[in-house]
Amino acid sequence: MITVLVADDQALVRGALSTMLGLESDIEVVAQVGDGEAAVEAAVRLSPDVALLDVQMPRLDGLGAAARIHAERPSCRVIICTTFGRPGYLARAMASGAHGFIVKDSPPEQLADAVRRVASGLRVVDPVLAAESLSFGASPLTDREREVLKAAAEGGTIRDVAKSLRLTDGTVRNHLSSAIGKTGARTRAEAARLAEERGWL
Amino acid sequence: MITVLVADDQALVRGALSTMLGLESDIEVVAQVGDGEAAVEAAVRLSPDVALLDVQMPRLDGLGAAARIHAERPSCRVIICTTFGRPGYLARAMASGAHGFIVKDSPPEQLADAVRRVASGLRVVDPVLAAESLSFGASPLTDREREVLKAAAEGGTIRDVAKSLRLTDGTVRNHLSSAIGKTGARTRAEAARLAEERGWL
DNA sequence: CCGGGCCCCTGACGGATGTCATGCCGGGCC
DNA sequence: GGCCCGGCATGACATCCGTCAGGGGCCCGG
Repeated sequence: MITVLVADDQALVRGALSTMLGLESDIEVVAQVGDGEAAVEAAVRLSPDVALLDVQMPRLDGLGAAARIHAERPSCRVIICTTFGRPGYLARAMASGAHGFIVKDSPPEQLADAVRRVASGLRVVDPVLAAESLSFGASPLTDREREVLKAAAEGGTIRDVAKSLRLTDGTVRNHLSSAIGKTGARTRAEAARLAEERGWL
Repeated sequence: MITVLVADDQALVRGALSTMLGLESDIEVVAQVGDGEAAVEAAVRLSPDVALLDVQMPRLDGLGAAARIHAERPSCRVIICTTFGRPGYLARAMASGAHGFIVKDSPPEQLADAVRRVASGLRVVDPVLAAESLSFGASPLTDREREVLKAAAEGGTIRDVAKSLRLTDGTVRNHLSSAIGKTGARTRAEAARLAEERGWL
């Protein structure tokens, strides 16, 4: 019997996935949680065979939770399951010690299958995404550029960003200019959108 | 026996919701589709009692599909089920003839319940969302302003927007300025974000 | 028919933004 | 130590943007 922890912030989806997995004769869902902190806590306490984590969750996201679970309960294998196939997510998930990565677009049968494969030690990765990930490569953005771009994505003015990061007006403009160049965009809004799509934020 | 059509673009979620609904003794899922056009076609052909539609779908979104189903198969009651509780969505859904509106955050039991209530002629609306919807009110944006703002949300320059809508530079700036004023924002990026959050796009 | 709302355009102004050149500092690396 | 890279900053310059004050055209309701 494979024990599974399901973490997703949307109660309806969380329940539906759990129900579906529970119907499999060799799988048992031992916990359902709605955020990353709770996922880590439950993984440590219950030590399930597999943790199925959504990326978008309150308090601590799936990527961060994967890293902490990997560190505190290495026996628990992690599958990241997300809505968006951002290439950058895949890279970060793997770097966090995840064993599987699937998108919510996949056929339903694939989920139980992925759980079984991962439980047996194999790695499961969406092939389309893997290719995209390689084609885009790692983020060319520097740490500071990422921070600045993230802050600018809110839509505020340069001065707002500068104030929130304790930087000078001009410095923010420099970082943004650099980020715009690296993403191939022409405005900071477009740069933010592109970086987001590629999972660079 | 209540017959249900499930439409959601994410195969995994679609399958999971269908499985969960199918476990109810008085509910039968008669079709699963992945986009709005297919939903309309299936609703007309199979004439289910209830259609459960996600908002975000390719080709035709859930709101548009609701309107067409309501027009072509008035006997089929529609529930809009969405990830985001945008106040504007609720208003548009109701205007499209939907009978129910729930967010994917709701507890799982509520789904089957909503299906039964709607099938029996009642209306089901998330109370939190209803309040928000009333507090924000209808979109103050004019048709053109909405178009311009939507185009500007891509992140391009003013000239890009002007070109794509066959307008003058200055006209676009005027519309944007007006939209910025009405949303209470300070840049077009922020205006786009706020309008999006409120379901005004 | 006249007012008012929306759409489209023009022109101008001040401030915001993107780019570039340049400099200083600190950390890793040969 | 010398070197390169990244972060931070300054200053200057050419645009771009947001705002305002107009004006003309259209359609609808009073």
